[in-house]
Amino acid sequence: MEGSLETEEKTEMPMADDLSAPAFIAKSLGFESRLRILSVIGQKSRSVTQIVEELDLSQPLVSHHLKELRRALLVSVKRRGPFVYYQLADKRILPIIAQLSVLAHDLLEKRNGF
Amino acid sequence: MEGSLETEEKTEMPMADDLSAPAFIAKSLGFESRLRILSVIGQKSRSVTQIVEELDLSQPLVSHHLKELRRALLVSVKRRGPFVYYQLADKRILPIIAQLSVLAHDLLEKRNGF
DNA sequence: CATGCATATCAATACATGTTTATATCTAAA
DNA sequence: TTTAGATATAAACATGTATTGATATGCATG
Repeated sequence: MEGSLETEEKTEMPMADDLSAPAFIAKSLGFESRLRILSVIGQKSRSVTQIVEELDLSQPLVSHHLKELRRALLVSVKRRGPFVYYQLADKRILPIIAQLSVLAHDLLEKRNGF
Repeated sequence: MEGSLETEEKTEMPMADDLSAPAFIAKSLGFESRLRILSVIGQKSRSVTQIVEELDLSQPLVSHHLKELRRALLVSVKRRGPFVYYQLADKRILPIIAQLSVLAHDLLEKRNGF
């Protein structure tokens, strides 16, 4: 038995690959603020206020972005006193973002005739 | 000469500066249809109609997604007769998507207590 | 140049979601 | 239990954009 969700298809599509999950993650990465948040908490966990101060965004806005990143399972939370610390749920997101950065840089370079 | 397409473990973030470009790319990746388009043309270039038939989406919708992927510099175009063939502008996007897929799978697995 | 096919664009709609402002909830401590 | 700070949520608003349907543009062929 396959231990995943209830996706049981018997079509003959060569790529029965379900790309909805990676699409959801990519969508949650599609904002500079969120990439910066991930970059900030990538080194060590930070409280919401620390993130707010570092990124110069409003506190509700940071909370909202954190909520979305949590929905995408990219960050995890632990409470310590009155503070809520956010950290990466999986460090592998960092090299992925780094590769996106390199690729973006190269694509722009190529377009501008480097 | 230094084409390392491998998955790195430790990445000294070369990105902390401007994350708007990778965010833009991530945003353009944030739809299952587009990931499927990239997956389809990743092997060899395809015409719009071929993509339409393979994905079962309307032709204007596919054209729209292709336009967005072109805006993100992820695909390139070449005309041959009445056909317009789309291909990946850079193959490196494929392993990035693959890593996103693996990560998404693992995150879901972990959340469900595997 | 007229016809048919391939693709792109346009107008309209619907929906998702980012952002702000205000307020609520939670926690620790006095 | 009251107070103050930290964080989350709600309501309102704005914006972006995916999707559809209709139509236009481009290209080959007869």
